[in-house]
Amino acid sequence: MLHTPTSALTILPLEDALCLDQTLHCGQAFRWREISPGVHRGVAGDRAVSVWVQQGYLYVSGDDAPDAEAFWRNYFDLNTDYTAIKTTLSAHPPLKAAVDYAPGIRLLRQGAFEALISFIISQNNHIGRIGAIIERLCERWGEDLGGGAYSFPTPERLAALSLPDLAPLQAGYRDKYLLDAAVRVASGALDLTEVAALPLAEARAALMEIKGVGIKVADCALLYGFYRAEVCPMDVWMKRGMAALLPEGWPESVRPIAGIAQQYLFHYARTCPEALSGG
DNA sequence: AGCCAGGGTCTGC
DNA sequence: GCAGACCATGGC
Repeated sequence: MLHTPTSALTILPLEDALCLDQTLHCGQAFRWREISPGVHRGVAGDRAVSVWVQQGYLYVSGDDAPDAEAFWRNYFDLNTDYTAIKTTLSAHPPLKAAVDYAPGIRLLRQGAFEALISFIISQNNHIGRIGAIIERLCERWGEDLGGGAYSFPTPERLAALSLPDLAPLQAGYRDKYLLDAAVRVASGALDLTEVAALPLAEARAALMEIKGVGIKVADCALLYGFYRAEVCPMDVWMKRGMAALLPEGWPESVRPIAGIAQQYLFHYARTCPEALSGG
C-alpha cells in the first residue's frame, strides 16, 4: 500500500498534562525527533506524523487514515486517567518528587514487535545510540512512508536477513539477538498475539526464550509493547533510584501501576542530579 | 585513555 | 543462587 504525506490534521483534547518532550524523549521510545521548538516528528506503525501541544489540545499532522483519532488517542494513552494515577503516586513523597519533576510523562502504547526489537538493541547501550541504530534499521528495511520517514521493519523482512546483512547497523553483538527475535516471530514459534493473552509469568518466560532477552528486556517489551502497567523494568538507573528513594520497594497501592511509576522515577533519577543525592 | 550505557550469557564456585 | 569476565560500539 502506498502512503503519501498529507496535511490531514487530528486534534485531540487533553484532560491531563501531556508534555511531548518529556514523554517522547524519556527513554521509552526512540523514533521521535524535535524538528522545531515544541514540534516532534516520528513514526508509529505506518503513520509518519508531526505532533505538538497547544492550549490543552494535542495536534497530530500527517495521518489521513479514517481511524487516526482512535489510533493516536490510544498511542498517547489519552483514555487513561493520569490525574488519578498521579494522585496515587503522590501519596508517597519520593514518588511525588519524581512526578512533580516531570508531570507530563505518559506511557506510550507502542507496537509489540517494535518494542521488543528496540529494547533488545537497548541492552548495555546509550539512549542516543539506540535511536541511531533503530533509525538505520528502519531506513534500510522499513517501508518508505515518504518525506524521509520509514516504518519499523516487519518480522518477516528482518527474518530474511543474515548476520552480514546486519553489519551496517553497527549494533555490536546485539545483531544476532534481534535476528533471533525476528526469526522466532516470523516463523510463528513466538506468537506475539498469544503472548499478549498470557499470564504475566508465562508471557515473560516466552519472551525470554529469545537469545539475548533476559528479564529486563522482556519487562521492557511487556510494559511498552503490551501495556503491562504493573511490570517494572529494572535498569541501572532504576536500581540507583530505588536504592536512594524507595529502599523498601514499591508501596502496595503503587504495584498495579509500578511500570508507570517507573517511568517517572527513571526519568527523575537519570536526569535530575539531586534525585540520587539524599533528596 | 578509561568509563559507562534502559544487559545477557557463560563459567566457576 | 551469586560474582566476574566478556561481549561491540561510541559519547563523554
